[in-house]
Parts: sequence; structure tokens; C-alpha cells
Amino acid sequence: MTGSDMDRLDGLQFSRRQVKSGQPLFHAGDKFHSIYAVRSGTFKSSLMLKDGREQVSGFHMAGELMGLDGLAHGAHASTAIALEDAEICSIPYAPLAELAVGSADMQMILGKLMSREIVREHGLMMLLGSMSAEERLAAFLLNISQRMKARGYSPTEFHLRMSRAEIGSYLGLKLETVSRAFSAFQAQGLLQVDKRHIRIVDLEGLVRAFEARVH
Amino acid sequence: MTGSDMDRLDGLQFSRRQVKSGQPLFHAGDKFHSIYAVRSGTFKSSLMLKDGREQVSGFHMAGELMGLDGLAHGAHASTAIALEDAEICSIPYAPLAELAVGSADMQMILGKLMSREIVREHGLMMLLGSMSAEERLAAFLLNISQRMKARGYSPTEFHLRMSRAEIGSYLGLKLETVSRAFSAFQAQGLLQVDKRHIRIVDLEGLVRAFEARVH
DNA sequence: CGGAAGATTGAGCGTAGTCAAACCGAGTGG
DNA sequence: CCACTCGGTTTGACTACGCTCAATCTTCCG
Repeated sequence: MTGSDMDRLDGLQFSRRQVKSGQPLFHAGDKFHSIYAVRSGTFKSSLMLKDGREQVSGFHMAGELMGLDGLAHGAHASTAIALEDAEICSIPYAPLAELAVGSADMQMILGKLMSREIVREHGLMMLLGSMSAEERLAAFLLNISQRMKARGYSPTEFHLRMSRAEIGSYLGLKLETVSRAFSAFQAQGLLQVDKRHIRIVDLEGLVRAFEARVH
Repeated sequence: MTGSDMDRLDGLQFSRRQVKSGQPLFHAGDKFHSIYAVRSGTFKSSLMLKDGREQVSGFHMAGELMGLDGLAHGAHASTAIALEDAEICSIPYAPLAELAVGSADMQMILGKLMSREIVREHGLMMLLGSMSAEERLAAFLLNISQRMKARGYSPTEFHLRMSRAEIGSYLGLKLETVSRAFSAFQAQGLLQVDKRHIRIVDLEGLVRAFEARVH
């Protein structure tokens, strides 16, 4: 989302709402009527597989949108759950669409937002399709790092809001494998890890670990 | 894409073009100005990784759209290549967007199309993130089967237009693994396989193989 | 006919999954 | 205050699935 896109949406003053840590914002299957902008806090979106296991499909930080996948079939395809106390901004889709009728700009914004979501998932597919465990974790950490930086926080030291199991689900790995990859990075002097507190010691080394998809 | 959506687009009569087998329709990085509807033939979309390997991100059959990912950054994110002689319909985006300004219906159609793409990639992520080789191939074949059926072809007997390597890239597997999975299905009496010609003998068995993501 | 590209199959190996144990910190209750 | 539980994390040992390397076969096409 570019700054100007965000400003536009910001100007519209939609209803806000608190979501407590662990609480759902919407469930897979819920009727779609709004998209949501995260104002503060972090969310995960996920869906339950038939066998009861959870598949995490994304993490959402302040300033990011959720719920666009619901437009296709009129119902949300995933469940959004707050990973810490959060505040969201509810954006009813109908008036938004109405607003876009007659405004080429607004329409462009909407289109770009959706397209960006496609590109994001695209990137994740690459990751899941062709990278090793350590490459996946490196990619994940670099992504988080960038997003922290974009929000004015330190890109090299941050607190993860999600569990190893959630990271694993997102990256297509088991939690033990994620844990081992963290340990390996620490042993290589790339990271300092203390549970969910991460300090990136050697950013370039991490980038190299990410690009190690030679062979 | 629902029938009515397709009809709407169909009525607009955009320019058509032939694409020979193996030829690109657009390249990753090309300036985005149009989206494309496949009229006949089959395409793959893929992108080149830095190390020269190819990552296939989708296959597109008659009636399906390509190129929506380009909207986000004004340039196509992937390359589209014809897997057989094909005909496509070029849909310049600018006039389309213009048409949508003023038409809530047209806008809804566009939105749904994009959202559908998000949902599609979502599904692929699930697949790549949590399924075994045979489950992946089963999912792939069932998907092809459904799409053949939707086009009025036999859902149980068809000719694959893509190589084992391309299937493997798409599913996050090596070509040998794909080949072995085909052989295994044949041995289990689920399929009859002769190179790219596939006959599904036991559809329900295939569904079971797909749902076998217990353990 | 010869060469190239795709597909199949086999053997051995390595990465990540499975199962299990131990640890840690936070919260709860005796 | 300490014992206890519980969820999350780490680490180890073993296993297995899919990858790598390689040989063979088929089909297609010059």
C-alpha cells in the first residue's frame, strides 16, 4: 500500500473496533461484507483443514488489509485471529464499491490492492515450492524485518507475535524444524534468538542464506 | 468465472491473437496494459528464478484469465507461454477500468475475478504447504478433471498439455517424483497412464488419495 | 537413420518429519 | 511460598519421503 493509497482510505473514517488477543475478527465461511485494515496489533489468517489441523496463510501487521479473499464467493475463505490485543478499522465493501463507481482513482486503488495480494501469495508459492527449511525461515525473517522497518521500528531487533508452530504452518514446516533452523542461524552467528525475541546480527549473511537456492 | 461474467466480457469484442506452441504471450517485467482471456489452447505462467530454474505458478485453459498480477506494479510478474497452439483475446485494461467507472456491475465482475485469483493461489498454498507428493498429484488431477468437465470434455479421460517437469515445478516436486506418483496411481488401479494421456479409472479412489492428508 | 527431449525406473542419500524427553516461564491453587 | 500445570520451545534419535544421479526406453523430428 503506498502512502497516498493509505491516506485516501484513512480519510474515510470507518468504524473501529478492538480485538483481544486470541479472538477472531471473522471466521472462514462468514458472510463477506467488509474488508479490514489493521490499525494496531498483529493478526494471522488461517483455515482449518478437514483433519483438524490449521494452515496459516498470512500474518498481518498495522496498515495492512485483510478479508479481500471473501469477495470471490461472498464469504470469507479464511479465519482472522488477533495474535495480540489489536485495533482494526472496518470497511464495509458495498459503500466502498459505490464510492469507486464514478472514481477512476478509487477504483485503481482497489484494483492495486487486490493485485498486490495476488503478488504476495505468488511470492509465498515460490517459497513453498522450491526452498529449503533454512531458506524459508530466512525469507520469512527478512520479510518481517522489512515490514518492521517500513513501520519505523528496528529492522534488526523485534519481537515475533507468532508461535513456532504458526511460523511452521505458514512456511510449510513442522515447529521442530523451525526451531532447529533458528538454532542453526544462531550457531552461524546470523541471529540472536531468545524465544520470540529476535536480533539480526548479520543481515547480509541472512540474505545469503535466503539466496542459497543453488544446487 | 461464472457464465454470466464470461458473457459480459464476451460481448465486448476485443482483439484476438494467435500464439504458437512454445511462444510467449507476455514476459515477466513487460509493461502491463492488458489482461488476456484464453479462447483456445493452454498456457503456463511461470517465472525464472535467479539461478535459472523455472517456477510454474499456474496453468490456464480456455475461458480463463491471465495477467491480473500485473496490475499491482504496472508490470507483469510472470511469463505466459503457450503449451499448444492457442488463441487469446486481448483486453486492454485502461478502457476496461473506464467502463467500470459508472458500472457497479462491471466493477463487481472485475473485483470477483481478482478475488477468485487470490482464492486460487490460496488453495495452491495449502497444497504446497501440507500435502505429500501423491496427495499433490491427486489434487492436481482432480482439478484438471473438474476444469475439463466444466468445458464439456470428459472429466475422466484427457490429454495433459504439460510435461512432468512442468507439473513438478507447479506442485513443488521433481519430475521423477511426479512420474513415480503416476506409476503408483496406476499400480493402485486409480489411473491408466500413457505418457500424457490420462484415464481416471477410480475417481473416488483418487479423491481418497487426495484426502489422505491424515498423519 | 541419428539425435534430442521426455518419461520411466532403480539405487543411494539427505532433509525434514516423527516421536520423545527435558526445559522454561507464566499462571493457579494448596 | 512452593508445587503444580500448561503451553511453548529446544534438542536428540530414528525414520521416511522425496531428491540426486544414472541408465534405459520411447517418441518425435530433422
